[in-house]
Amino acid sequence: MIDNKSSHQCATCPIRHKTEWRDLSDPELEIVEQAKHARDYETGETIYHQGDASDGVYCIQTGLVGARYIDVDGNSALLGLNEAGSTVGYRSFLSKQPHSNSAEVLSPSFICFIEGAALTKLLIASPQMGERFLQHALADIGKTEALYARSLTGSVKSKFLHLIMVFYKQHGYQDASGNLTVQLPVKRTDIAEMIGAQPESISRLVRTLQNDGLLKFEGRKVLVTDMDAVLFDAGLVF
Amino acid sequence: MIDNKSSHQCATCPIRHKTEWRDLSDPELEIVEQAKHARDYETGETIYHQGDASDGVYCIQTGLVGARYIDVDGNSALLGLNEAGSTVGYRSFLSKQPHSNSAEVLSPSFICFIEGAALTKLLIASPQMGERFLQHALADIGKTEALYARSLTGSVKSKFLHLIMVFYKQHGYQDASGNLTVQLPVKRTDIAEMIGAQPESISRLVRTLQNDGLLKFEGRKVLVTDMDAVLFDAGLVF
DNA sequence: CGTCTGGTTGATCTAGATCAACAGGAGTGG
DNA sequence: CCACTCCTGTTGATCTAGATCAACCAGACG
Repeated sequence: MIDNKSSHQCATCPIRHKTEWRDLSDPELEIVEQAKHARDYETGETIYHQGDASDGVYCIQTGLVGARYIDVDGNSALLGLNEAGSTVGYRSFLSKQPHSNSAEVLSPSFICFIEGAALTKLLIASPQMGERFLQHALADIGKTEALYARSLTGSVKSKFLHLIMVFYKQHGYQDASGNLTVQLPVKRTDIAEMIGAQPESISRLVRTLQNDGLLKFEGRKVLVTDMDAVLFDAGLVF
Repeated sequence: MIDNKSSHQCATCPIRHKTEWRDLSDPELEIVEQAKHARDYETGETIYHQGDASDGVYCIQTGLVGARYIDVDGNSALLGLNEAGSTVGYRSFLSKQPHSNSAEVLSPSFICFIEGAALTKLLIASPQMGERFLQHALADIGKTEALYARSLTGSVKSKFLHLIMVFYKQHGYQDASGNLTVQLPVKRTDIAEMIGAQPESISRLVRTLQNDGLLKFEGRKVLVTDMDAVLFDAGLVF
């Protein structure tokens, strides 16, 4: 593990205000600093594997990390994405259970590992940090539950459109000509794995959505040409 | 709300050792006692509705409670079941968000409501109780995530068999003639809603499973006639 | 009794999976 | 620079799990 902690300091970390460490005091932060191992990850690397024991948590500085679950038959599902500012692997650490899924780097990332021993110390010292983790867990249940409900009742079309709207809420913008635009953060096959479909189905769906005038696809860029119809078909409005 | 607290005391509650209040001191328990409103619920009653604000938590003494989610199109999904000893509604209370699903009584139940104000007090006084809630939340993420992954990749058959094995693990027994037996805790339509299928599909599936000699159905009673095949088709072994 | 609820069955339809081929980069290596 | 392969995505032909629509049945129950 390449440790380049010298170049990155928690105290000056630009995304610290989004993290679980946001309300630590300076001396407490120094504990994190000492227990921190930062390094670059390339696309395709796995941070930890399903079934592994946890020995700390990972704080994403930049990049994109996916949670992938593989069942006994080898079926793979992409359960969610985590971006800069998000802490991953906290659940196994706090529950002392093996990781229930793998954390896979989906785009070049810079990630800090924080040793478990330091966390244990801080959890005692800082109730606010514990509260942050609790709130993180509660939010994660909500997200997963909503996805689960949708997966039980929704069609591939509605799940796909919903996913696009999630991306849109996070990263949507208006381009030079005023079009509502999103950049899809992951490749088509990963999108398929996020909604429990085959890549071929996504391909065909993309074509019909384009023919029906809801969206326009240019590689990973998506123009929303009929927002009302998209929201309706995504099951977001009645 | 019929309050019959006199008949039930937390101090002597037989399922307290399973609950979040298990390691409260006597004076702390008295705070729960004072803030407690217990009553009987009939099948079909709703304890709280999706979208409602939370004002406390519900501790199930006896009976069965389902978490039901209904989307904007009116599609209903049954996200999970909670039995005696389980606390429901804690998530909304802790996150101060509206309930994301409804709690529906699925069989005659006796349930204690505990006022939020008391909980807030206790969370400050008893870090152990906070830890219990944290662990509860972490366990719930794990369960929901596993269900979500399965719903993305599995067939109706595998989800149905898996659900039966879950029931079997909780309540399975050997009957007089030594058959592996489970009692399904909910009706067919609810099973359908738990796996995202139509009741008709379950009906047909039941017949083929019986023909194939995996299971035998007698109303809500299920005899497991070929455990290996069931485990395999449920995706629980390779 | 009639009415309701929960469950079954049949006929048909369709969304989406599966199998198979192919095409356009992007690297890589000679 | 070309040839090669890998990777991602697309398209076509076909198949099937499961939905949908509709009728029906048995027990519970006021």
